[in-house]
Amino acid sequence: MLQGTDERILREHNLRRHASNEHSLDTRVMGGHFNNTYSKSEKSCLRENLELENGAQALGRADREADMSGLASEKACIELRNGKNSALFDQMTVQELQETFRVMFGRETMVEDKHWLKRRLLFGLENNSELEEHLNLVRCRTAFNENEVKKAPTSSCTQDGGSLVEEKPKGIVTNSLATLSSELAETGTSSQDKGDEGLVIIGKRLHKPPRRYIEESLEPKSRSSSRRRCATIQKALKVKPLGVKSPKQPSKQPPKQLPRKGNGAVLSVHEEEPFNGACIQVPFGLPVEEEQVKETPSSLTLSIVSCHDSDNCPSNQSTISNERSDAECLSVSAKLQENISKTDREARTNVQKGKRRRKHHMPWTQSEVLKLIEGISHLGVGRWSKIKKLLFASSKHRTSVDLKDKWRNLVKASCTQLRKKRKGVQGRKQLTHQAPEPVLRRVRELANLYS
DNA sequence: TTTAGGG
DNA sequence: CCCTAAA
Repeated sequence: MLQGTDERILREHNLRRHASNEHSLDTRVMGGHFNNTYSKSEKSCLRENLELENGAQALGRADREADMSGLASEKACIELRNGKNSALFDQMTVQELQETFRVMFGRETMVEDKHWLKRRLLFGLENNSELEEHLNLVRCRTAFNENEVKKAPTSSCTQDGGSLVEEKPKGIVTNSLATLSSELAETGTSSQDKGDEGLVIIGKRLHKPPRRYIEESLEPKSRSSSRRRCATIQKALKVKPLGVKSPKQPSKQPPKQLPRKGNGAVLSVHEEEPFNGACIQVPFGLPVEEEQVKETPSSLTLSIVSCHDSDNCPSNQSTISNERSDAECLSVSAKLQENISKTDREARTNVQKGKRRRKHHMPWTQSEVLKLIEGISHLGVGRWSKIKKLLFASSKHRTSVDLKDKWRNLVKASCTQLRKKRKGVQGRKQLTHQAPEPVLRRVRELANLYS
């Protein structure tokens, strides 16, 4: 086998040289040398050197690999080797077997059943090549120990193993052969796709899927956001993998991609702009949600407390204490209105497709109003950004402009209320969650103060 | 970017 | 709330 391989390699080598058209003559001469004059190990060495000279080492390997993977004798070779290895395993001690197991599978095993170990190792051997070197070492040792040098040369496949041990001192040869054999075993592995052994899976996972993984993880987003807006999530799940699926590795990628796709689809759905005709009702991916996320997780039933606290606590600067009870009283209604406003927003989403919609409609809660007033009383009217930073840092949906607008509305409301009071008109008490009297009074004070 | 003011 | 001009 090795001889055949060598010759093939040499032929190939010559071809390559021919192709390069530079050293063809001199190669032929060398080729002759190879077959006649040099021992195998020397051949290997020379070959390696030659390739190094040419700077075609990598290319050569690849070629060899490709070449060998096509050989029908490959499998036979492996089987032969396995048969021999089986015998070898029989000779090995449990500890040696365990050590071999560790090398092969990358983990320790406590199993002391020789039979089991042997089976595992043989199985793994079909798929693994790294072990070859280790095995050769063991083999060598065994041979030395028991003075049975017979076994090594019997199988043609093991010759490289033998030479490996023999010529360890010569670095290049060792390397090249090791690589060669491992490459060989690798090609064998990939061609016979045994799916259920951890080793194989690990090998593939480490190498192929990631690339795919990355590519796919990037693609579906853009695609789904552009086209498949109206697809249901299930559709997205079903259709896409079929579309992108590549014939290679049929068994491995779908399980990975499915959940991936699912996520991608879901995500993209959420990230899409809601007003381009989505069939899925899309909640706003807006600041509002962030606030909701903060409030809801604890519990909805705690709405009174949580609503209030979530307004005030995040910004620890809140110094409002006097009118807190009022705030708590109103927080329930505020909560209700938040819900209403949510449906309101969704309605807008569907209705105002073309227009620029409102970012949100978050009614001001009592506590927010109080915070605003507090801030104004401290910092003065017009320092909206400052107030925002100090007291509304946690509520992303309130911009400094919002504060300003709210203040303006408050002032307006306070004036209106004052007028009505003077006129003695009490009507329309509960039109909206009108700010309570003390609040409006304070607003007036501040408005007068800073006007 | 922030503020002020109209819509 | 949105939009925009002005600073």
